[in-house]
Amino acid sequence: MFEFMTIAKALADENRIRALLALDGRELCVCQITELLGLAPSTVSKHMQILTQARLVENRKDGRWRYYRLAGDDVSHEAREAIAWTFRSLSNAAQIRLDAERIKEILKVDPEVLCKAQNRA
Amino acid sequence: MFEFMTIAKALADENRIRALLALDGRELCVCQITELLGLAPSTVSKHMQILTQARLVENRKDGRWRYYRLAGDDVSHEAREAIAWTFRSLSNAAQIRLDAERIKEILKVDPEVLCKAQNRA
DNA sequence: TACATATATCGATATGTGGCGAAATGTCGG
DNA sequence: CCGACATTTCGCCACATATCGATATATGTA
Repeated sequence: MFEFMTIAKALADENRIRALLALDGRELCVCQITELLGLAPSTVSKHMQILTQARLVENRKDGRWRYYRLAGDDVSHEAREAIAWTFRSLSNAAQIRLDAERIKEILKVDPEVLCKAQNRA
Repeated sequence: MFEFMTIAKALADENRIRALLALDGRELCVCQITELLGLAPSTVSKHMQILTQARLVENRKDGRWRYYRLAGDDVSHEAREAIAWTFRSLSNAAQIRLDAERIKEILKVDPEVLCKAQNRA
C-alpha cells in the first residue's frame, strides 16, 4: 500500500510526468530536464528525487552531471505497470509530442554549454 | 493529458484508493463507505465526487441513497487501465483485505439503520 | 403539506506540496 | 590546494487539498 501510494503521488504532478516521458529511450541530465520544463534546477532536482523514491527512474553520476533514466527490469511489478500505463496513455499527447521535438534540439547542445547558459540567466 | 492528470490525482489519496477498492464486485452507498473509512460524510461525498470526475466510478440515486460502483466498459481506455493497475497492485494489500472483511460486516446492517447510527454519533 | 433524513455544498482551518533563491556538497581542471 | 560549476539541500512562501461542522438540497413518509 505504501509503495503504491508513493508511486501514485509521484505521478500526480504534470511536470514530473513530462520529465518521466522525456526519458523515453534515453537518459538526460538535470540541466537538460531543467531546460525542457523551464523550472529552477533545485525544483527539478526535487522532482527527480520523488520519481527516484517511487522507483520509477534510476540515475548514475558522471562527473559533475547526474543522468536519469527510466527504471529497468529489476524494478517492482507495481512500478513497471505504472510506467507502462503512463506511456500508453500519454505517448501521443500533444504536450508530450512537443516535448519530444524540444528534446531533439536540447540534445544538439553540449550539456556543459547548456548549464553555463542557465547559470548566466 | 488533462484526463490523465485528473485520474492520477484522484489516485493520489489513500482514502480514495480504499473507497475504490471497496467497490470491487458491488455497489456501496455513501454511508457504507463513511462507515468503512471513519470520515465525516461530507468528506466521503467529496472524495466520491473526485473519483466520479476522474471517471473511475459511476453512481445511481435510489431514493435518499446514492450508490457508487466501479466504472463500466463505456469508460475511457485511460481510466480502465488505471483501475486495472490499481486492483492488480493492491488486491492483496493488508489494508484492503481488512477493508474487505469489514465490508462484509457493514453489508449485514440495513443502510437505514447504519445512517441513523451515524447521525446520532 | 410538514417532517425526517441521506447526501451535497459551503466556509473555515490545518496540513501538504510546488516553487524559488541561497547556501552546501561533491567533482573536475588547473 | 583552489576555483569553477552541476547538483542537492535548506528555508521560505504561495497555493492546493483533506478535513470537519453547519447549512442547503432533495426525497421518502406521515
